[in-house]
Amino acid sequence: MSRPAVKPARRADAQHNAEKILEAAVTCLSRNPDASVSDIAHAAGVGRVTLYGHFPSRADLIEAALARLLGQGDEVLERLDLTGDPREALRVLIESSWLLIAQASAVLEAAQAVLPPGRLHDLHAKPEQRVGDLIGRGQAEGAFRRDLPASWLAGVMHHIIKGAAADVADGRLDRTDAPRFIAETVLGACRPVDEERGPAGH
Amino acid sequence: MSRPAVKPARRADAQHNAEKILEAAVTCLSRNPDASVSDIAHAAGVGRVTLYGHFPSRADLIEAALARLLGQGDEVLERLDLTGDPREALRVLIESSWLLIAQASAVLEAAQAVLPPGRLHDLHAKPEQRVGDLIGRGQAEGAFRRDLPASWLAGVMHHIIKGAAADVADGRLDRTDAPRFIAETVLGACRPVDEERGPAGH
DNA sequence: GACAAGTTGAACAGGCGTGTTCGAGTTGTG
DNA sequence: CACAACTCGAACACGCCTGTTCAACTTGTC
Repeated sequence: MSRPAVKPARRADAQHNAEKILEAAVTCLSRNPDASVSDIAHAAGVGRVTLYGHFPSRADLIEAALARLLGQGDEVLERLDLTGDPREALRVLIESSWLLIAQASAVLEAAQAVLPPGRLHDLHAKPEQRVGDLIGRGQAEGAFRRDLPASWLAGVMHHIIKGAAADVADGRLDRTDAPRFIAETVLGACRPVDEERGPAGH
Repeated sequence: MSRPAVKPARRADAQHNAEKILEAAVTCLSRNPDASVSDIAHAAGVGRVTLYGHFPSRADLIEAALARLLGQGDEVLERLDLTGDPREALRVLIESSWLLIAQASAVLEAAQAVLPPGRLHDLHAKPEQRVGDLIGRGQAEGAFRRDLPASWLAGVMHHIIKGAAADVADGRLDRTDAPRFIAETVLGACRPVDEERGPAGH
């Protein structure tokens, strides 16, 4: 290999700016999925033209931000041990990545408006799968209720996380309370129901 | 009273069109909170100018649509008997008005962008109160868990309903399954936790 | 049937967001 | 130091949305 890699020799400064822009995009789009390019550039402390220098279009920027976020999420989930008690595993999962999930959901919503649906599915299929698998295992082991599909329960978790993040953003919920509330509620929703609640358990 | 009422003698035709517009606004804004006036007018089978003839501005239209929706909701809740077992009452409430709540939430989201925050609170304070009271009573009677605030549980219900509506709209959930899934999940989330799960019940 | 009420499309002005170009200035890097 | 990489603001064209006016047309109502 004469060339060790495709190295356009990007200046360190530029690299740093690109990072700042992506971070700003995540925070802005989390607050408002319709945030304009000007907003994001301003939040990143960067001129609008500079932003376009790094990302050809708003759609590309959103896709990059989403990919970065999902990458981080996958990384976090990767080093988590989800093989123990499903209840405990789900609690750990929620408490360690609820914020990431909330941000990803928000950016995903923004992406939905500008990216082809197929492209979206490809990006967040992997992390989605991980959650689905965990809940499915919990059902199989009897730790979670079986009268509702795992996909529905996974969706419920997402909706609650998203809602909690919105509550935090609007000041209706304390940020430090959020993870406990979410985990407690989701686990409650997944708990099995004892149909026969008479004195004689089978 | 010489004049029986302030009767501008609106033509029956116009009245009917105004209704069509409001209905179209609800369906359009439910699908996309950023729906344009053109979209709504077209969905109502009406010219854009006609719409402006009925509602001075987009904001007024949204406010009218929201008010109509909340009025319907309040009406439904009014004739419901919510005094019995809180669990049963909550199930009845959900199954009879989940769609209305979902639509109202969507329109409310649209309204959030164009209406002053105070005006919003006034409009949906009453129905909100009803749900909060029911959950609070359930907690007091020991039917619902007390380790989470009633306002949080009410919010969770909203988030799940909203999410379920989105799932239905996107084809991820069968419309006929929705009410059962929602009620079952919300009731599960509200169920009290038995901290001491040893063999010796109290 | 006659008249007013209502509807309609075309066309306009103003605002906002997206991408693009340009020229000048700044700063990292060899 | 010197050059290329990078940044920046101004300004432009384009498209979409809002709200308004106007002149013709249709339709309800008395």
